[in-house]
Amino acid sequence: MLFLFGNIIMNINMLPLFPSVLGLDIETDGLDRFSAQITAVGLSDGEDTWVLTEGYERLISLLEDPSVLKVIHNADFDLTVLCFRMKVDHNIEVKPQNIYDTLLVERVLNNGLSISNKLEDALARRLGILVDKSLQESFTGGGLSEDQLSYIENDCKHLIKLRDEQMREVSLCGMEWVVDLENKDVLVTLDKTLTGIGIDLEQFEAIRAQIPAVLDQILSQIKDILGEDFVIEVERTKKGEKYTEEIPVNEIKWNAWQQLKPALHKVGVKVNNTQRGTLEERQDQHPLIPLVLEYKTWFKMLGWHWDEFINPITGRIHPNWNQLGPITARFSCSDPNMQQIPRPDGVRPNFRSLFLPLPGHKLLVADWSQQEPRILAHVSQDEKMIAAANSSDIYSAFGKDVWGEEITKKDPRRQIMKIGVLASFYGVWHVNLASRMGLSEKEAEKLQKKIFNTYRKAKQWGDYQIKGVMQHGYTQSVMGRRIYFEDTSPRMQWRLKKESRNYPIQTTGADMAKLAEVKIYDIIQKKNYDAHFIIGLHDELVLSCHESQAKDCFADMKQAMMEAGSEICPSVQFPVEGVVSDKWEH
DNA sequence: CCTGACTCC
DNA sequence: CATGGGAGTCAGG
Repeated sequence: MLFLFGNIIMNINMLPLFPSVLGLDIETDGLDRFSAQITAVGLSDGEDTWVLTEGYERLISLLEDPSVLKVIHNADFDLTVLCFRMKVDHNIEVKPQNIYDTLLVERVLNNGLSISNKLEDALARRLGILVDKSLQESFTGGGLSEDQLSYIENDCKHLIKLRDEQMREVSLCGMEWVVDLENKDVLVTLDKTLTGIGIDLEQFEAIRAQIPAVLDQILSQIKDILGEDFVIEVERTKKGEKYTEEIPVNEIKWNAWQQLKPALHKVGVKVNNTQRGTLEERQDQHPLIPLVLEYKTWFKMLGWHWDEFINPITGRIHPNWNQLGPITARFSCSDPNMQQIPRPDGVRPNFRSLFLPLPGHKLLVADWSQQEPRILAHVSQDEKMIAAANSSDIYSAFGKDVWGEEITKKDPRRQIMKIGVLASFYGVWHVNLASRMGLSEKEAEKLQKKIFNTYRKAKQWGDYQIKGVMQHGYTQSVMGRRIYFEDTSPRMQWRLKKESRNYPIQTTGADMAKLAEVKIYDIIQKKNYDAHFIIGLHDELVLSCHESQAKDCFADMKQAMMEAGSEICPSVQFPVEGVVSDKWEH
């Protein structure tokens, strides 16, 4: 046996009464959380290490014990595998409690810095421990070699000390609240992952089936306009040699900018890019343009294949939620990305309505109204903007402040405020704002000045942000979550100016969403609701709840979101809107 | 494997 | 000097 760092004990019966803190790490035969099998679980109190190679259900009481802190590096992986195996192999629903994730904390501490947060690098950096990665072997075989045992020990033995070192820095940075929030939110992320999302497969296939006919119809209209003999010349390179290829009209791929650009050029429309906005501005210049826009829209839908993500065991989609994806600490999502499912627009089929709650459940959908401008009002402490944020309609109030007249909800100037105010404070150039607001460049410039004059203190706040970054090297959320800037050299100043205004707002929004999630999760446990998290969309939360409890749970959910808002930004109210429905709408 | 374009907030 | 920020996915080349 190896006694490098203490005893490795194979017999679970020798595990004493659980200490108050344990490092935990699992080894699997694969990296896909929903098909991986567990080959070993390591537990360590920092001295001795226990290794299990079977009977993992004996860990359930430990995982669920709120008095034992489980320290895990990337808890999402370990907990998802453990919980999913328990559910599938033993039909037991495990609800882990009291988790500390050293990876999340490492990310919080190094946010914005190009530092590796991998366990081996964190151990080397914080504890001076060099782990011999040559010990890493595949865990697909039967028994465990001594090298493998030593490897498992390495991965869990130092977790407690690593946490101690991390917490020292956390306390120096005043980020206890943020770290606590992230560690609590691990359980919400786990809930989202394990619950997954249902999809109406029949309906999805029905929608897909109608797309080719729509595309064919558009293509024939294009051919009618351009004529059978229309040809484009496309520059190509083959083995370093340039040559021109002729593509006839019925072989042109209209979704490819490399072909669309020369085609537009040939009919006399010159564009720098083939983006939707660019083409929309020139709709009238040639009848080809609206057809191409329609073609792009429908062709894009062919690439959406969410059905391929359905888990064969659960029949549901289990996306990958990244709790610290963006630098601003929002969630990101992949495989598939549930945060980019198109909103219904009356033109495309309603893709959101394909996604379903659990059987017998309703979807609870709620979001904060105008979250970001309200946060801006709070962080800038601009009295006028705070008053607007606390009025019944923030954009009408903006209009009244700027133009000195009552603005109704139907007044077109309300829409201008909706587009213009936040964008202006984030640093959008008036020229780029003009078309979006439906104004000339001069009008936009005048309006922007008027906005800045109306909310002087907010403007000052924006102008001051870059100075703070230059002084401290970081910006932060209201709750003290930091975003570091490594490069503050002169060539970065322009970028810094924009980021230093945007980041504090966005990252405060992320704090708010995570706080609300944790509050709602606690209520669900306390009131024993049959409810689960499904989706987090930055300022929108989606839950699945049994229909018998949906109304009550929804009321609690909205209340928790409102409270989270005013706890973080006390000078502003945060109204929440939403619906209880069979479909994902709102 | 990168870029442009498109989807979301 | 260039001219809001943050993501992921797809097709083309």
